[in-house]
Amino acid sequence: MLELAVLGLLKETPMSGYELRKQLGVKLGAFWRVSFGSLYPCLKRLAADGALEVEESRFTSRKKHVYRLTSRGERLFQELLESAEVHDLEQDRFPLRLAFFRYLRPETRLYQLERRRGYVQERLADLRASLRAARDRMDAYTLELVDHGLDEREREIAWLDRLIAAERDSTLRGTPRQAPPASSQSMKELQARDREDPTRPDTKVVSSP
Amino acid sequence: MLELAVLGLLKETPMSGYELRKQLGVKLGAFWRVSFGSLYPCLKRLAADGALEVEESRFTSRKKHVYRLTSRGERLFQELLESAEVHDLEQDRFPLRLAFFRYLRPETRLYQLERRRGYVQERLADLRASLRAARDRMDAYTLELVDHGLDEREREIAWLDRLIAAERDSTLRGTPRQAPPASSQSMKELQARDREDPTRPDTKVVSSP
DNA sequence: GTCCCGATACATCGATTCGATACATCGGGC
DNA sequence: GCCCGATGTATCGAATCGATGTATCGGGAC
Repeated sequence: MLELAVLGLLKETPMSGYELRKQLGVKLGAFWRVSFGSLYPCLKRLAADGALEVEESRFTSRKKHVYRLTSRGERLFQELLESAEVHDLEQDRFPLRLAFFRYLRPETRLYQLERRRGYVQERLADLRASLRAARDRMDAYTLELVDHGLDEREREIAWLDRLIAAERDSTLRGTPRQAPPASSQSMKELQARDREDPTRPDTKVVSSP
Repeated sequence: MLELAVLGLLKETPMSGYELRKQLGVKLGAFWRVSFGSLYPCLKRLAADGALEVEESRFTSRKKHVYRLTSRGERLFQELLESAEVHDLEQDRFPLRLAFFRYLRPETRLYQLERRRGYVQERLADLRASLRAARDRMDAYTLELVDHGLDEREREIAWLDRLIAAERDSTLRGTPRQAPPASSQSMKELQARDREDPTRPDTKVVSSP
């Protein structure tokens, strides 16, 4: 969903297609690459739908189309962000959603994190199944691949679990119906985390300084 | 590169499009998904190029196109497998290549592993750069995302390093010019690995029950 | 000064892939 | 006997990819 990325970035700052791509590279360069071949048609589409306004900038001498989000675009952005179809959870799409997570209501965040967790779990199950079915018929490289994939997915689930726990915690704080004013560690955990290996659920926790 | 996958699977066993997709799901289901919308055109393409032969099977009562690799297809497969363009190293394409790694010459394997390592290292550098540039302007979720990505990539590099080391070792064995008959641990390491967490270079190993 | 390079900027092209869907037939269970 | 789910082939429009073309601007080389 390129549209989501475009709307999300333009929501923060109006800019040109070229600049948009650069910013996208900065924000998600390690997860996502966009080509002009998709970006420009997408901008046109969104502009035609009334989600974006174009302004021919002459501040610089060079011609330049500065795109700005309309209120319609704002609504569209929220809709897209809210939706959690199967495809939106796939490997390269989820990082994009996470990058705009702060615009979602906490309970929606929680829901999407759990959906993603379910998805990763399914892929994990795929791997386990293929191991069970054909471990001995696999060559060394395939085995390494599966093995590494297993590890990667287990780690992602552990990571998601941390996010979910923190989210749940702060959701409680956010809606203090009968919330005990107990642990206020939640969002701080998300904000000022220390760069240490997270405690993996199925791993013995050894020390905590 | 769907073609590579198709050729690689058909090299081992001739089959129909439907079955092909299933096998692909078994082998790489957790990394790759193919739709019939891409598979059937691809099969036609390859058949038109003379890389595949079609046989209308009537062994089963149901109509069925069984595709078989020709020698031309064999050559095409090797060519595709040998190439290591930038795109072939990207996130979802590399697992596919690894699945057919055994068909490559050891030195080509080594070369491709190193290219992949370089690629991942670049993505890692992207992440580190964006951290340096904007760590304080990032919201908690983006930070988590980057952080997790950092960890994931570091682990992949460690994993690749293990594969490279094993490969190098067995390459030496494979071409015993003046090879000292020392450590013969190489391919055994790849074949009969124990399911344990590999020692990560920059992480202290704490316990092993 | 001017010449060339690299960054900025917009655009399009063909090929490929995606995702959905349609439409058959077969085997087996109930 | 009838329906369900697996097996099979096929196509459609839309989205995306990757390459490429074109032009302008700023700035350093000489």
